[in-house]
This record gives sequence, structure tokens and C-alpha cells, in this order.
Amino acid sequence: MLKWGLVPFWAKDAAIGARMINARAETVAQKPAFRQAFKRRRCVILADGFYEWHAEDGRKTPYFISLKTDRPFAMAGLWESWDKTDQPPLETCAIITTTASKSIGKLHDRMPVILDAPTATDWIQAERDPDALIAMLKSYDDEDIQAWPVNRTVNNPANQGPTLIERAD
DNA sequence: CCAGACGTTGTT
DNA sequence: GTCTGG
DNA sequence: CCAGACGTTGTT
DNA sequence: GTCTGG
Repeated sequence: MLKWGLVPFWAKDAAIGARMINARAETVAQKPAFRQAFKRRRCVILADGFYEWHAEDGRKTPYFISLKTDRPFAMAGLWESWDKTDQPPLETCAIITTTASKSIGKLHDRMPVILDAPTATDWIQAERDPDALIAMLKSYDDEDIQAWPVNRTVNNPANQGPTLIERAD
């Protein structure tokens, strides 16, 4: 079970993971925290949607973003194993972000990298040319994405359940 | 040379 | 572990 | 990102 | 107002 928040293998303290939730596609191959995972430990994180917050009238309105097919999809990720304690290794992951597609860009300037099924398979192959990997990290086709506002109860991560993704206006 | 950072804009 | 900044 | 704390052992 | 924790 991967925990979100990538803890680099060299970290002295697992707390660094809290700041390693996302990795930018533009720099993931260079950054010390991610580049080794980029070479050897790529993964996909499956979801049926994600949230972005849109600043409007001094408030941040959360939006639920998903595929028009309502099917789950793969997000490009990296994982690490951190083995600096007596405990079993801590396995963690990060989600790669890229420039928002045109429609999502109205809400927020970044979005997770969504991979279609064949590309997801490519992404997790052991040996890949770094340039080919980077080329996979594009924003997803706007035509296939839908978004709608949801209730602000989603702002508290303790809140769970299907009502969080119901449309609210 | 050593000290300090190592990342992104998010909720796991 | 490796790079950057001082 | 938002929610919640924010501090010390105390008297303007 | 700003920082920390989740």
C-alpha cells in the first residue's frame, strides 16, 4: 500500500513526504527528490476523479473533475521505498502534474497527468527512453473531461462519501 | 570547503 | 545521495 | 488546498 | 496575519 507523499530514499525524516505530494512533469527528470524514481520506479495511481479549486469572488470553489465516460483512469506517478527505521520499508508515491488543459485551465493552472490505457502500460515499463517518458506527460484531451462545482464540505479531508462529488451551484 | 536543501500549490 | 548557496 | 492554531506557567 | 497539520 503506497502512502501519498513521496519520501526520497535518502531522506533522514519521513516528514519530508508531506511536501512531495506532486512532481512537476517539466522537472521530474532532474529534481533530486524524484529523478531516481523517474528512472526506475514509475507507477500509475487509479482514480475516477480529482478536485481542483477555483478562486472566484474571494472564495475557492471546489470542482470535481472526471472523464465524460465516468470511467476510472490512470494518473502518472512515482514511488519510493524508504528503509531507514526498524519498521518495514515505508512505500510512498507522488502524482505528476502538468499544465492544465484549456478547459481545466479556467479553474486552475495545473492538473494531474492522465494517461490513456496504452500509454499507462508504456509508462510503467522498466526500461524507457527518458525523452519518450517525458513526452507522455501531457495534459489530457479536453474533449474527454467534465467538471462541475461541488460542496465545500470536501475541503475538510475528514469528510468522506459519495455526496462530496454531487453537483452544487 | 561545509551547511542546508532536496517540492508544489495540495488533503492519503 | 547529490546539488546549490554562501 | 483548507482548517485550525497561534502560548506559557502569566495580571494593562 | 501567518504557520502548521491533515
